[in-house]
Amino acid sequence: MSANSRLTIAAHALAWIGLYQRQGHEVATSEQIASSANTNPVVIRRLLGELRKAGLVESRRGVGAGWSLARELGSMTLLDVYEAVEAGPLFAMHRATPDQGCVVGHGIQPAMRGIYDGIEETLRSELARVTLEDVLRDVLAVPR
Amino acid sequence: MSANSRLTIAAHALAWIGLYQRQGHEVATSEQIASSANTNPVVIRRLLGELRKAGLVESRRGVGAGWSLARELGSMTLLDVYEAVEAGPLFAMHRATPDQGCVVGHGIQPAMRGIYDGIEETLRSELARVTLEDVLRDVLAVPR
DNA sequence: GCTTGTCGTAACCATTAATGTTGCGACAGC
DNA sequence: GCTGTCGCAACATTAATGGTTACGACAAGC
Repeated sequence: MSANSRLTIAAHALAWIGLYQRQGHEVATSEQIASSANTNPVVIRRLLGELRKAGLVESRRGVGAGWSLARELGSMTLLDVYEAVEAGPLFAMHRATPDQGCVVGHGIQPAMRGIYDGIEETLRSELARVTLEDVLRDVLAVPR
Repeated sequence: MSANSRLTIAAHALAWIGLYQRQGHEVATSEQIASSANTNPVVIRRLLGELRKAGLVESRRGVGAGWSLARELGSMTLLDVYEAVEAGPLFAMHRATPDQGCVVGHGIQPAMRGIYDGIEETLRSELARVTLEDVLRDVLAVPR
């Protein structure tokens, strides 16, 4: 599967902002988060932009600008983040339409779609069981 | 998520071979399967080669060559196929190691790995619940 | 109103994975 | 030998992701 770290980086950013705010700061900058995640600030801004569209974070501009949480970490789940940053379905269908004159070619897509839908629903409910509060707790529980 | 149709195409090929054999034929050619899936025979041969390594299909060479099932469709699950054709983990970690001097950077990977492992285990058990026999039945149940 | 720091976003490049395509040797049955 | 098909290498194409640079927009503070 394509090495897709978007969910990981988004969770990292949210945990970072959450912890930083608990330490008394108002906003976190993309520069700071990028430094922690060892990537480029623009990558962080792009990701956080998608989280902002989903209502998970807010941003300020101007001097003293930066990012803050729009909700408590405990009210955000990995499913919220997943839906904000991941585009398509987990499993794709054929690129080109299969031969509709063939019984298998005709029936395979509806059949697989039904199966995949059920599996993705299970995946969603698993993601929905984990809050970002859980993530931050696990992060802080890792021994140094 | 990267549009990855390998599992779909592999299931298509297995269902096709299974049905073809039930119609009294010994082996199916990559050319026939490719025609049904609307792709290139080499793509099918590559995929079936991975399924052969996993012990799901067999191939013959020479005149009258082609592919046949190594086991009953009812004894193969989507998990068998998934493990045969999908390489890496569902969710990837950071490309570059996060800043180990930062609390979040240090703890994020162990934390996410624990969460992801649980989710992937659930995904596996869902895939294991569906046999290729189920897939073929669903395919044939689609109205024309 | 000028300066400053940060976001917002576009543009481009690099890397990687998946897929498609061609070519040709290997093999086995006739 | 001749034929049809696999096995496999090599290369091209496409798409997604991520990294980088650049620059305008914005708002706070002076």
